[in-house]
Amino acid sequence: MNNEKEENNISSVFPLFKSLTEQELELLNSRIKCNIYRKGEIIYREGSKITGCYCVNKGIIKIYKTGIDFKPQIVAFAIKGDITGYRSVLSNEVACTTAEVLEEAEIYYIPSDIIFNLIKSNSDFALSLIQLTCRELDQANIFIKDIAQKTVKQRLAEVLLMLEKTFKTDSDGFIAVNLTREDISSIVGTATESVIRILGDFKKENFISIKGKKIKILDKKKLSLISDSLF
Amino acid sequence: MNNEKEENNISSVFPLFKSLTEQELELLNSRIKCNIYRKGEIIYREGSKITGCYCVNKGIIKIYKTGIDFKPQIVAFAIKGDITGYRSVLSNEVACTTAEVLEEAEIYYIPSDIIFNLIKSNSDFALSLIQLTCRELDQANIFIKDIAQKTVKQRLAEVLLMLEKTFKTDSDGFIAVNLTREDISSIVGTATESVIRILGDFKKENFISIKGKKIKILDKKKLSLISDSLF
DNA sequence: CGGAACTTTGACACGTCTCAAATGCCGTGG
DNA sequence: CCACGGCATTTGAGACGTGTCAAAGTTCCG
Repeated sequence: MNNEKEENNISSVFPLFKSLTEQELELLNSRIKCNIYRKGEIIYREGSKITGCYCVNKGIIKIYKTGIDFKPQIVAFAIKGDITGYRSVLSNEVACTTAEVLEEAEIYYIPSDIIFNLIKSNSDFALSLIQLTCRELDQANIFIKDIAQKTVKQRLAEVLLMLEKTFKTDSDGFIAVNLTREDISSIVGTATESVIRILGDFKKENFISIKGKKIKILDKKKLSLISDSLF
Repeated sequence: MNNEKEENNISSVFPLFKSLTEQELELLNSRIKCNIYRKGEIIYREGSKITGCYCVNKGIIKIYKTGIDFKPQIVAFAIKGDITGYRSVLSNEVACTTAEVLEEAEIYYIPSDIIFNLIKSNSDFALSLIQLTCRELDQANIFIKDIAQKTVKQRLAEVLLMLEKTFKTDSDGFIAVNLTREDISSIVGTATESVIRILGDFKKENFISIKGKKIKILDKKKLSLISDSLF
């Protein structure tokens, strides 16, 4: 189970672990558990106790907070190479978000004591972890500024660009993720109907094309201009 | 300058440094610089390079991102015991926010190499730093959810409660900070006029009282109910 | 094939923003 | 000490964006 191939895999897929020594990688591998999750499954739920963190090797996870009337607010996605749940582990608090599988996922579980030990034994690892949280914090602050100051149309344009950047495109140029209109609305922070209407506008103006849930960006420049309100 | 009293001071005012050894504290003290900033002064500006981080010993700092048409979006305050600028230092990037003095401030400056060395030499310090960023990250995510889902009235109620909790009250019960209506609007993420109107509503309903810039919360319970939209 | 979930469309109401103008407040300089 | 100018606050009117509700159409999946 802890063969050479898999060891290489962990540190190559997850940049966070690239500073680990061979011994540390060995220990990590000996304690890692791999699980497959189906679409719709909950990996951990807001308010529940977390005993380790989750490294996504395959699939797509949406991470959200539950808001008014149980309306979810998506705050992040996790895909191959991303690590989630570490925040609650490190601050020893219950999970502050829910992680739900959007596309069948293969996920490594790392018990929290391993994380703490790595922080103690390897300062480069600690630094990487700090830098990771700092990056996420900046992302969050940017999002706050946007959501507070931009119109729904601007935010939707921005979200579409973000989605393409995050999930890349398939062979036909469509963004490689299946999100419901409701999902999109709970990223943008708006009503589902508003998303639908504005997507319709974008389509009419040939900024995007739509095939069912799939969206293809045709005019990245125009969407950028809209999102930055420079048009 | 580096007398015993000041050494004790640093670690007692800033919880982040409580795990430092005597030698580390001594080194820290030998490199720290203390500055006084007047109201309106900029400590660092978004987009500029940062060479160290700032520990607030006195005064009030507002931290904001610049948005559309240069409209600022306040993302945090820093008061006695808070540390700011460390994010940009750690991620080796230009400042992603601007820090501006609201009330005359006394601020310790710590060169970035000290921070990096402490992370290397003291894993408890590294862990504290990680936990600090994690807490801030969670705060940011909560704010995203609120700003996306709540009405302006709900958000303003919440912000008033936050302000009282952060800055406490003076002897007359007024929140101990001077913010312009514009400042408040750029926390809430709305127009200045909306803030004024809704503050007027709150006053009319006796949830708050107003004397110039100063605000006193009269009915914390009602404001909580409004903010949680449970009324 | 059937039912549930998702998407789309329309009408309408309401919240919020913008613009404009009046008033109030405060520090500066005469 | 007062007058002035500039900035902050307040109020009003109107336009616009966005949310809500209801209903019909569509897709998905067992």
